[in-house]
Amino acid sequence: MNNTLITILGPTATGKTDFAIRLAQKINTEIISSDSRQMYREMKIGTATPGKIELNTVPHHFIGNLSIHDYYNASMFEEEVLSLLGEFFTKFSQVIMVGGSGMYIDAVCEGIDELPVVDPQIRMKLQEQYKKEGIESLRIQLKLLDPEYYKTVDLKNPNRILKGLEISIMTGKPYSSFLTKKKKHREFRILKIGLALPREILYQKIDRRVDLMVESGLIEEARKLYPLRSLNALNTVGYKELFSYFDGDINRAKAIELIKRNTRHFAKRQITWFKRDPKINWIHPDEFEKAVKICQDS
RNA sequence: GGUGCCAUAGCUCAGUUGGUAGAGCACAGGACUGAAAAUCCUGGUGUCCCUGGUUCAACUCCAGGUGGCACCA
Repeated sequence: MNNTLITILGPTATGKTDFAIRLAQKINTEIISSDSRQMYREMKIGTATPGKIELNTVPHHFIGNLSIHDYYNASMFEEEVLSLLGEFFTKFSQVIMVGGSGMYIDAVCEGIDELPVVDPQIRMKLQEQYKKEGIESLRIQLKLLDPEYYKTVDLKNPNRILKGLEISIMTGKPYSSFLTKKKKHREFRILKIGLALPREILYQKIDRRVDLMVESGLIEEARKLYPLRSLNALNTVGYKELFSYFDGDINRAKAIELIKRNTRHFAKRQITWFKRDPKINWIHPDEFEKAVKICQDS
């Protein structure tokens, strides 16, 4: 069993895309994207999706494979990637996965518990309840339906409480009874390479990239999606700020400034997520040869 | 040149009837098993412009200086 999934990760704007393409060419393999937003074909500019030239250089998977109208989650990603890897490992001994969506990466590498798909009706009802009656009403209900989960959940985070309630109501069993917290065994080895930059440099790169996105037509892209703004996929940095601009709440310059700031916040959250994974081999994006060596030694 | 106002955190500003100071944003740290580029939690980071004076004690009061703004010449 020498098959290896090489996972390239790190915060946004560190140059993961180019790095992965170079590496894929070097070791002659294909690329799986682990980016939860580059999957949406309508959101190319704002998510820094690789362009045609890049996609033609090395075959990519999970890029533009979804519409913003589609429902998708980390568990579905786990399943699809595993199935694809089963096929790939008959052709390649090493496959590259690249992206910055921590939970999606973990779902593939460590697995995620099986949960039933939630009926959209139940979700909508609960969201109505949250809007009308506030978070306290959700807490009371959760304490009743899943006292176990109630003890450990962040009671200030509506999304977490809503998730627990959705599953508990849907199945008639407490949400916590589905959680095993057990890591799943994989039939391949996993090698994690993290790209890291000093904070100051990272922030400069983010600012520059946002300006580039605007030059490449981000505003026009967002304008087209504006009527669909309520879709979850569009609750994304780079789009939500422009929607506020279209609403007339802020001006164009302010929107661009906010995109930069919110991208910085996003990068920080990614860094925090990755920090707790001791298996990541951190390198500077310029240290390509070091990565090659890590791959050969593995 | 004269008069007036201002000078406090990275920024915008509050405040202390004299006991070394606090908001928003920025920024930093963290949580996170299904919509995750989402959602949520925590933290003040300071030569209070400078130099003297008064005082047990000055960021606060007084004088001078420096810088900024406004008005008058």
